[in-house]
Amino acid sequence: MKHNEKAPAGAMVVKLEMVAQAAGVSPSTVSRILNGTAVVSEAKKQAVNEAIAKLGFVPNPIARGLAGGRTFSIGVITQSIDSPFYGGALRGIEEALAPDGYSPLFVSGHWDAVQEARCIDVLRSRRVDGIIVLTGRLSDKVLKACAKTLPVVVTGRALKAPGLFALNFDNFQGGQLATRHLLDLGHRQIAFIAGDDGHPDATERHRGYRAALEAAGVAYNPALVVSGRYYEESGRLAVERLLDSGCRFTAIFSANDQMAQGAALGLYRRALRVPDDISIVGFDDLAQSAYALPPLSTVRHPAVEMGRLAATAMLQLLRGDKPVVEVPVPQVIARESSQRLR
Amino acid sequence: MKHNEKAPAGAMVVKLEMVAQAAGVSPSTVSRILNGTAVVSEAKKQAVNEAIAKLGFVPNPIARGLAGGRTFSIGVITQSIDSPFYGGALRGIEEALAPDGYSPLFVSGHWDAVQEARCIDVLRSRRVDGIIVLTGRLSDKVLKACAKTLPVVVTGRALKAPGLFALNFDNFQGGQLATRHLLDLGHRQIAFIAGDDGHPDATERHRGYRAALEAAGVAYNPALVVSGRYYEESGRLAVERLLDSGCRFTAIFSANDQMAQGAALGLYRRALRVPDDISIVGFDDLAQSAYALPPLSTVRHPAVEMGRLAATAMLQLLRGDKPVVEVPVPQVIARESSQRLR
DNA sequence: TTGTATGCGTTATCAG
DNA sequence: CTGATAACGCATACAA
Repeated sequence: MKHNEKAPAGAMVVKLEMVAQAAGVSPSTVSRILNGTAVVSEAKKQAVNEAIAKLGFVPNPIARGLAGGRTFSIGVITQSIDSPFYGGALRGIEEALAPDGYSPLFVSGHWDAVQEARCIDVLRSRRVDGIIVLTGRLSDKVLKACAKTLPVVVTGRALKAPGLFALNFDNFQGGQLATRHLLDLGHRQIAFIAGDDGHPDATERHRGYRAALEAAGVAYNPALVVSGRYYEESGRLAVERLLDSGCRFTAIFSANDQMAQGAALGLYRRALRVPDDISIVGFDDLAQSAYALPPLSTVRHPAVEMGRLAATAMLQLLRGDKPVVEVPVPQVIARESSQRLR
Repeated sequence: MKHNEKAPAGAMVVKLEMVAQAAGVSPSTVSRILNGTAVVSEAKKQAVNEAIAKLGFVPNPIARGLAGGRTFSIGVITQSIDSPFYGGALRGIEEALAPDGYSPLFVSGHWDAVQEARCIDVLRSRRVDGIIVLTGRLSDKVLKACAKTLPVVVTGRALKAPGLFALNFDNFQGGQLATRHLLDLGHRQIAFIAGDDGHPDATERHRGYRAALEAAGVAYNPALVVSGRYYEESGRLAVERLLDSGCRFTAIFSANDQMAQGAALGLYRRALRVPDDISIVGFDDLAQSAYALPPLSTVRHPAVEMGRLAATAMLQLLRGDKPVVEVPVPQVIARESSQRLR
């Protein structure tokens, strides 16, 4: 059965014009009331609102988009729609956008600048009112160019440009805190599983690790640094390389929780116990990390909150305001995967 | 800075009309070629395609939606945009829709029939061409009514109606398989952490558990069945209740991986070891479950694949075809959280 | 303050 | 096979 027929008469869609007729005013007046575009007499406003309620009128965003150039939808470029970390951010965005009548349009860039650029095209063709970019690999240049046409909010980098707002989490400090936590527990030989160098946040966490080490008078040892790709498996592989290298270490700081979990499995495979033999600290504080065995010590990176803030900033940009948001600061959550060196 | 100005001249958007002019044909002809609505001479087709390529023309879905009544977007009602299980399904949907030029529009129902109904309104007002409902709490009646206006694909239930296609995973068999796996390992006292009774899939898994037990001549013991709400924490709580009840059991079958992970933590807190003291089998095979400690035995429920199938079915419905899809069968993935009873 | 007329970018319906 | 022309549902100059 095809679905190309118009809706059945019973489910007839009410249009603005019908509201106007029912209220005894012109369509433009109805439109004005809907958008608050101009002052309308209280009497007509009432009549129109009643008509809207009675007829159950819902403005057609499609027509609205064509006519007014606004679609009340915000494009969101995430990297993978099923990422445990970014998933939280998507939820935050969804929550913050809803009260204002905006809908998010999620597209996945898969950590690939080319695909991300294609995402921008898709979003642009769908006439979104703004774009939120969750980290990713797009160059600052592309982002700035994009911001010339549409308001843009981007996370995971520091950047300043007209029409663009960057929401940056302090990954450097986060890296420092995690490392210092291990240092405070008496560890001196701390390995680091780095994220992909393509990520600015990954390099920042790395910098933080190094800075904390040096501040404590511990030499930075490149042999203790291996890089992964932010997935569990790469954490497992990293640990194997570390172990095979013969370098001694008593603790691991992993640039994200997923790799930390993979690292834990790698250790388990070599009959090494966490935290008795090796302490581990992750980064992100995924929901699942509290249920890891042992529960994972980590740096809290509030994804939902970040998403909410990004959306709020976008709403402010749309209103023509300069966004003012307070980015949460990193905080270490000490659970059971890290313990004092014995 | 506001963004209401038209795009700068440089980034001028090419419209269908311009393509027509460049190719020396009428707009209708271009439209026909784009949509394959009618037969067009090969010569003009070439000219038009060249013009499209040269100008980099991209049809405007908004205008398309207004004029043709189709928006090339498919509404997807998921329960929580950051669910580890449904996330995979979203990815599958995204992947399967893309080649045909459709975009998914994700909205979250939060396991609440009222919110889900509101989602339908939002999607309808955005004029989606069809709706995919991932399980949820909507009544069959509402779904059927919805299918009268729009093609609907729903997962997690068996249902037949015109314009509607139900994609049901065999949860009953899955429950059976998991239980039989434990039975085969010699376990006889098998506890079951059930999912919320509101979920049809949860009750099916429960039925499967019971059927497998009885088929093996093991009496179904209600005292060994506790229910959770599909989240980690409820799994932990369930295990505590089980332990506190004093009932003996040597294995646990959890209705999903998330609760299994919570249960594992609960056991850990009581100094019980998995699998040495208690075996655990989950359900879903989340990506993270392969990295749990110990790696979790579970029933594979291929989320990505299910999403892909749902989207494919939707595409077929849209084409006017009767969907034919082969739903994957459950399969137990034996890892290390389950072992032979000693 | 309000109504009229026009346009947004396509598709669909007509003639030809 | 192809080209005019009229919708699609709403917002917005412009006029009143």
